[in-house]
This record gives sequence, C-alpha cells and structure tokens, in this order.
Amino acid sequence: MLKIYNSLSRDKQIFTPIEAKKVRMYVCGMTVYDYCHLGHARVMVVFDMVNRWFRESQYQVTYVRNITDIDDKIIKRANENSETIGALTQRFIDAMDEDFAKLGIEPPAHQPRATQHIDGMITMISALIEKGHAYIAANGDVFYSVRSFADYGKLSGKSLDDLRAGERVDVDNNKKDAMDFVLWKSVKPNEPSWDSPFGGPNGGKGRPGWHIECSVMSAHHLGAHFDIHGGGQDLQFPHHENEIAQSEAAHAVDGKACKMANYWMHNGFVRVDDEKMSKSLGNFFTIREVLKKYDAEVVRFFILRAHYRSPLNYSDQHLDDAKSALTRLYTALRSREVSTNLIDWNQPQAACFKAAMDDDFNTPEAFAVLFELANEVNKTQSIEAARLLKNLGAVLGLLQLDPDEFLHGTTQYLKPSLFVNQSTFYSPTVTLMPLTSPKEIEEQIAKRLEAKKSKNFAESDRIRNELADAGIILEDTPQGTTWRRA
RNA sequence: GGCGCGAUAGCAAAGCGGUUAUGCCGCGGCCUGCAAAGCCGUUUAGGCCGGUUCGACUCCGGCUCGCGCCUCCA
Repeated sequence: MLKIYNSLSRDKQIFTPIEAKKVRMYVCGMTVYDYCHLGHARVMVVFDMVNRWFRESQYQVTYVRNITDIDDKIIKRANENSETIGALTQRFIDAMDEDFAKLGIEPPAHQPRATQHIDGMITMISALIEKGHAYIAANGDVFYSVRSFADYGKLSGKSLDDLRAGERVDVDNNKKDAMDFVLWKSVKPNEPSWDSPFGGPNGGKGRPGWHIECSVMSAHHLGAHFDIHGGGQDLQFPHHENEIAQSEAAHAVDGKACKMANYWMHNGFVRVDDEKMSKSLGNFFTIREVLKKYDAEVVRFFILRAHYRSPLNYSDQHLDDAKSALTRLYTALRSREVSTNLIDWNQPQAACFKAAMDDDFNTPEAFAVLFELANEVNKTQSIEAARLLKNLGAVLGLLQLDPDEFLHGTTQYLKPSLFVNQSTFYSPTVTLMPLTSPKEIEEQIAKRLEAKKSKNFAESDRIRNELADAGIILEDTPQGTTWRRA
C-alpha cells in the first residue's frame, strides 16, 4: 500500500489511482535559457525515483515533463547573446538532456514544449474568457480573474485577502485585481508573437503567459483529471495554484469544477549555507560544474539520500560524505559476479526496502537496507545478498556500474589538504588535480609488487605513498592489489 | 503583516510511546610486513519550558531560533 504526502490535503494518503494500476503524472520541467543547477537536478532525480518506484510497483506510468521554451528570460537572454530564440533553447535543451542522462534520469514519456501548444493555450484562454474567468485588458493582455475562482488558494493555503500583491513589485494597472495573473501577453517590439482572437491594440498578436502552458500540456497528454502533479516547492504558489484555477475553471462542466490532479507533490529545496539555491541569489552550482568534481552517481546518491521533502544542504563536504558511503556499497559488490534478476519482495530485506519506499518514498530508510545488505555481503560473502543489493540499487537508479569502473573514477581529484577548514563549500576556483592514467597506476603497482617480493618495504611504501599523493589508494587483497581513487 | 515547514549525536539523516536506524568521521581490537578495505566493539543525541503517561526524542501546549512562500524561480 503506497502512501503519498499530498500538498493539497497536507497529509499522507493512500495512493488510489484514477484508473487501476495506471499513474498519470505531470511534473513542471525546465525553462531553457541557461544550464541546470543542482536545484533542478533534485526535482528531476526525485521524480525519476518516483516514476521508477511506481513502475517497480507494477503501475503503468505516463510521465509528462514539459519544457518552457518561450518566456521573458529566454527572450532577454537570446537578445543579450544575439542568438535566435530557437538556437538558444535548443542549445540548453541539449545540455539539459546531457546532464540528466548522466544523472541516470530516464526520459519521460512525453516532453512537450510550450511553443508546440500555442493553439491549445488560445483555446483554453478563450474558454476562460467565455466562462467569465478571464478578461481582455485595454492593452491587449488577457488576465485571469482570481476572484472568479472560489477555490483560489486551496493548494497553497493562501487567502486572497492576506496576500500582499504589489508590496515588492508594482502592480500592473491593467489588472482588475492586483492578484490577477496574465494568460496572454500582447506583443511588444522585437518579441516573437502568435496570432490570437483576443483583439486589442495589437490585433491579438502576443504570446502565452507561463501558467497556462502547464494547464494545457498536462490536459493534452493526461486529460483534465489526472493522478499526480509534481514540482519544486517554490512552484506551489503561484504557479500551481494558478494552474488549478485555470484548469479547473476551464474544464468545469455546468459550473462544476473538474479536479485537476488528485495528488500534488513538492520536493524540498537544495540550499547553500542554509539559504535556498537559486538563480536570483546567485548561490547556485550547475550540474556540469559539480560533475567535474564528483561522479554523477555520487550526486544522484546525495540527492536520494535525503527524503525528497526535506531541505538538502549542498556542500562539497556533504558530497564527499556521499561519495564515501556509495564507495562502501560498491566495495561490497567488488569482485563479485552479480547478475540482475527479479526481486522477491517477500524476502525480509526487500520487504523492508519496499515498506520504506511505499511510505511516501522514504529513500533514507531504504538506503539503510542497502547498507545492511553490504554488511552481510562483506561478512558472509553471500551472493544472494550481493544480488539483492544490486537489484535494489537498480530500483533507485544506482549501483549499476561495474564496481571497478566506479571505484577507479572519472572525476578529477581534489587535494586532501583542501578538505581542511572547509565547513561549507569550496570556492569554484579550487585547483583540481589531473587524473593519473590507469596504465600508469598499473605500472606502479607492478613495480611495488617487485619491491614487496624482495621484502623491500621501504620502496613499496614509497610507491604507495606516491600514488596516495596522486589520489590513488592501494588495497592488497589475497587476489592481488586493487586500486581506487580517493 | 498572512500562510507554511523545520529543530535528532562531530557531520549527514530516518523510524519509533518502552527494544541497535543508517552512512561519514573519531576511538579500541582483529586482520595486514605496514597500510587500505573488511569484520567486531565503542564514544557523541533528540533546541528550551511545561503537560499527558508506569514510561516521551516520539503525543499535547507554550517559547526560542532557523528556513520558505506571499515577484520570476525547481
């Protein structure tokens, strides 16, 4: 029995799909005008995990994640770069796909782009105007009238009368109510536009507002009523609240609102020094920046190690910690031929893992099972335990590399001395040490073996220390000497 | 000002009204030529003040502190 914390009701509920054994899930994706940072990585990894767990639980999942490829920031950035909007967005979509693939994020079933759904948006906006939920302002903008939707605020728990619109941003005087939000923006000079029937000084030409995109794209792929809608916590208000207002009003039949999503899931923020990581604060780390220093799987492990709703502090210290922990799991799998196969969920440890995952995707608890299995493998050499460890890892999108491949590492090496006195995170200017090639390492190991054979321990230790300085740790085992990167 | 979330050992992070979470680090032991890895053991907990209870980290109330949303944001 799978339980999900529902932001809508603010409690954990037993998941009941609209259609038996099927899950229809929509997650707000990226606005593609720059590289993705770790905050974005978290949403994607978290919902990838959710997607995988549903599938593992025998659900047929239709996962939709949109791409916002038209908005103010994109237009601004394209102008700054003297680049076309199409070229800019494609460039960052490619970069995003590359980053996500490295993090083991499986592509969603559908990845609609806003610009492919303009017609649908115009249709929905027209319906909203017709039903009295939207109005065309004098300048040609179309606004949603929040006061027309009785349930406005039900997701975020906000009351229209308590919101402080205009406190930090000037209120557009074309609006009837300060909280009204834009559905259609009348065209401005040097901006792309589409034709619409909304009229106004520019003859209806304009482009859609942000919120309408998701209402239209989710309905297009999943229908007016679907199971799960997810995204980062910062989207809860106003974005998701506005989506509800649009969708439920537009799809209402005979004045009766059609519930948009049964479950709303929001993941917690990634923080830096206890502050939200964000573009505006400038305290963000891009995925590709982090992947220079850490293996992608370490980053994925780091994200999944915390519960998805908890805040997650980013720092190199925490990544180092995650790396050590993941190394322990891979070390247990080392030198063991492990085939993947189906998991027997009645097996006690597997059952523990399942119970944790079924409890609102409690990955930290699920990880505890993984470590118990690693301990068992190390203690008893059990192939069964090793197999279960790898198979459970697969459910989370982890532990699928050849252990040696992981332990030999592909990321650059940070000098240990730099780890001292770094309570939070390293400056991005930190010097990374180049990697010593595996061939070079093997040569040194061979030389050391010669020295060891002739009991020249001073020489063998010298070689070992030299490699240690280069970030290579040697391990003598009955089967020979193995190495891994620090 | 409104609404919401959180406070667990050196660090990270869960469950649970009474019994070892887990990982990293530290310490002791085994193993090792010495290490590393591994195994065994072990030191550090539950912001503060009350209440309920035979018993509270876990439930209730208050306080303090931190964070988030109320503008674009994942």
